Amino acid sequence: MDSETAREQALDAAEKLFYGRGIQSVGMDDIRGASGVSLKRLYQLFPAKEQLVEAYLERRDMRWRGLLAAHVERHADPGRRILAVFDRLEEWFGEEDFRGCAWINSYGELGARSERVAGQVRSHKQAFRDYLASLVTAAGLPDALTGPLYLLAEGAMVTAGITGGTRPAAEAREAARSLMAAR
Amino acid sequence: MDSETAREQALDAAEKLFYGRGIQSVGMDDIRGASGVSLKRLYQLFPAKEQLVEAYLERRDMRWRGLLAAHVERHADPGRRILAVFDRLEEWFGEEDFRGCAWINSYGELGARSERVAGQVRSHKQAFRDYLASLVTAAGLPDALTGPLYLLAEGAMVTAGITGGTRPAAEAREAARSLMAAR
DNA sequence: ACCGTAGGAGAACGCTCGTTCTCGCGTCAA
DNA sequence: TTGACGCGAGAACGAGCGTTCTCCTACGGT
Repeated sequence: MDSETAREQALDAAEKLFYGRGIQSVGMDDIRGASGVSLKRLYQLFPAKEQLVEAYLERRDMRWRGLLAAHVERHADPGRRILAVFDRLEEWFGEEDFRGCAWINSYGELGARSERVAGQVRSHKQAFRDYLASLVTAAGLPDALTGPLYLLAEGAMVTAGITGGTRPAAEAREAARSLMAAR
Repeated sequence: MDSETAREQALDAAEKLFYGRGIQSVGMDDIRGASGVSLKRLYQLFPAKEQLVEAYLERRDMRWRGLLAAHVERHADPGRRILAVFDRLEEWFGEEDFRGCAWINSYGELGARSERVAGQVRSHKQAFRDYLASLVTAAGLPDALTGPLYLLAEGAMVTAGITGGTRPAAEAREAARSLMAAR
């Protein structure tokens, strides 16, 4: 097995376990068992657990934002594109293994102790907010709408994580529609 | 020192440390050091760490909801009372040691492993949502407004926790005002 | 004064887990 | 063929921590 595939398999296992059970309750040995990558190899690829955690969050950030953008780009109408963000949340919340927002959860777990993880969470959220802002601008809506839309999305993520179900996404989308109409 | 004060001091220390540094990174010995309550006493009062955690969340839930209600009750106008919820959030976010919502953080840390903690978080959030619903009803506004207002509040909490600052509360309040006016 | 008990300080125990080490095997260059 | 090397399996090491135990002191009732 070459290094590249070992790295991918390690990250696949790490993502599944870290996201599903939390970071601190998953040991390096669990990753080894789930990935088939030996401990020696794991430590060659990621010199410490913290670096595996960072790589997990970074790769997931790329994919998450990519999937969001892909969903939005199916629509041409600028106003519809904003609502498509909430459609994407709804789809995400409905996934079999959905367990809340990985970054919000990681922040609760490690934000107080790992400045690097905290920084990654802030970057991810800032990027999401910036993306929303670009959609608002493209729709010719006032900048001031970005904050409320962002808060609705975050509220939906945290609520769906805690209570389960896709309803928070639908509620957020209707509220977003209402706010957009009010201007 | 009698049992009642020992219990209060233990809970005071637990709250300060659990909230400030996360639950898993605080050991029972840290609680002993910060509270002056011996390990023997601690284990008489709380047979296991998990029970101390539960007591911490429960006592904080009582106080948090009490402070919110006190803030809301300063106002007579039913519509103003809804906005006062966001005023309270703003005040909270501005506190020196604010580090996000204790329940959201705890859920990220322990929600996947402790069903009891997860249940306490769900209860707390449900109680908050119910309270908002009662304010919406009292103001003669449609029930459908409760969900969006709740999501705005949750989004503000999670965002203030991650990025710091009181701005999310102000943004949420303005969005709430706009949603209330749209009906 | 004397004993029984409660409580404090802190050592001790057992387990988990991040990280490293040992050993043995297969591979490939010379 | 041989020897150096890479790698996997898993033992080993060391730290942290939840929980319990030991020992000693103080005090209250007789």
